[in-house]
Amino acid sequence: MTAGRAEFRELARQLRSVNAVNRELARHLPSDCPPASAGLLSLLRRHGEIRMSELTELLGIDMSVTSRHVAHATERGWIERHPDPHDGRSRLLRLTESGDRQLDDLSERATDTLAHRLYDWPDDDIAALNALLDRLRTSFCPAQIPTARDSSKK
Amino acid sequence: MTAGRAEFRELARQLRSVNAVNRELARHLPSDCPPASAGLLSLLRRHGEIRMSELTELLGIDMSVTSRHVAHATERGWIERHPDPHDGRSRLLRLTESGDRQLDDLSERATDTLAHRLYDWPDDDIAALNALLDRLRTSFCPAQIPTARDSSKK
DNA sequence: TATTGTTATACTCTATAACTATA
DNA sequence: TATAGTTATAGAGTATAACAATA
Repeated sequence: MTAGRAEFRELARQLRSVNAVNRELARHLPSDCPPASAGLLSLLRRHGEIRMSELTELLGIDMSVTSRHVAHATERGWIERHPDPHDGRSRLLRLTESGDRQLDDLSERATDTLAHRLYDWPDDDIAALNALLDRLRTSFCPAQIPTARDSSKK
Repeated sequence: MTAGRAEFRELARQLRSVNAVNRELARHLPSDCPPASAGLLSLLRRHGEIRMSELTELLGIDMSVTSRHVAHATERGWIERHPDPHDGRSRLLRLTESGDRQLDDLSERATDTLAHRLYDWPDDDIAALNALLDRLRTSFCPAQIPTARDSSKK
């Protein structure tokens, strides 16, 4: 059966409250790394070498914002920008070794915070939440951008 | 069994992607109503007449930010501030009739957007996501603030 | 002294519009 | 002409610190 309006209204409330969770996670980031950089690095590891436009699609923001975030991460040596051999207008982005290490640190911090707050959650519930959130993301942003693993078939 | 670190890492990613969903919901708000006001009004309907400090706890932000948002909503006539008879330092907040109508409009917009994007979601999955997100919120912000008795009307 | 709330300031994130360079 | 990306500008959200008023 399809969901009723009361449940969608409740969902809107619950989604807003996720902001508070994300702020709490952001409080444990290193001072030179804004939350947006964490998102950037995470997507670059997941998807490998991608273009600005693809990253913009994945982030669900305007490309002007992506451009600024990428510039910030590049200044700090976490990302490299390379020309796209197939299109002179494009730039290909990828993690540097330094960015890879930075992301390891960021992931560990976020994982520590979640493990502490959700210490009593059963494994199945975390998995269920992950699955539902992944489907939510897909329902809102149905982008078809290859991940690093299957990018070989391209 | 307790969740492993890989699942927490994945959860951090999924939670970040909720930002994009919230931005999409915000795009359908009326131009004179920033997303923060929607959150304010929603909490005030749910909890009835509460104090600044309680609202701050529910929002998970600094009270200085709450103060600014409340001032904005008050200027637009959506909220009333009353002195607390039990504590001269406090102010009690509540929705005005105009704020109540405004919130009805906001809820309808958010519900329309969700119903459109999640048209193919079964009722049970929405309910499951709501339940898990509610537990997530509780795990991060275990505030004990009473809910208004008549909030189930409407 | 401690607490409640407000204000000033600065920083992050975002969108729009104008611009450059390439297709 | 159209597309990829950058930059300038403005608006919203937030935290810190300093402050006033009350407990």
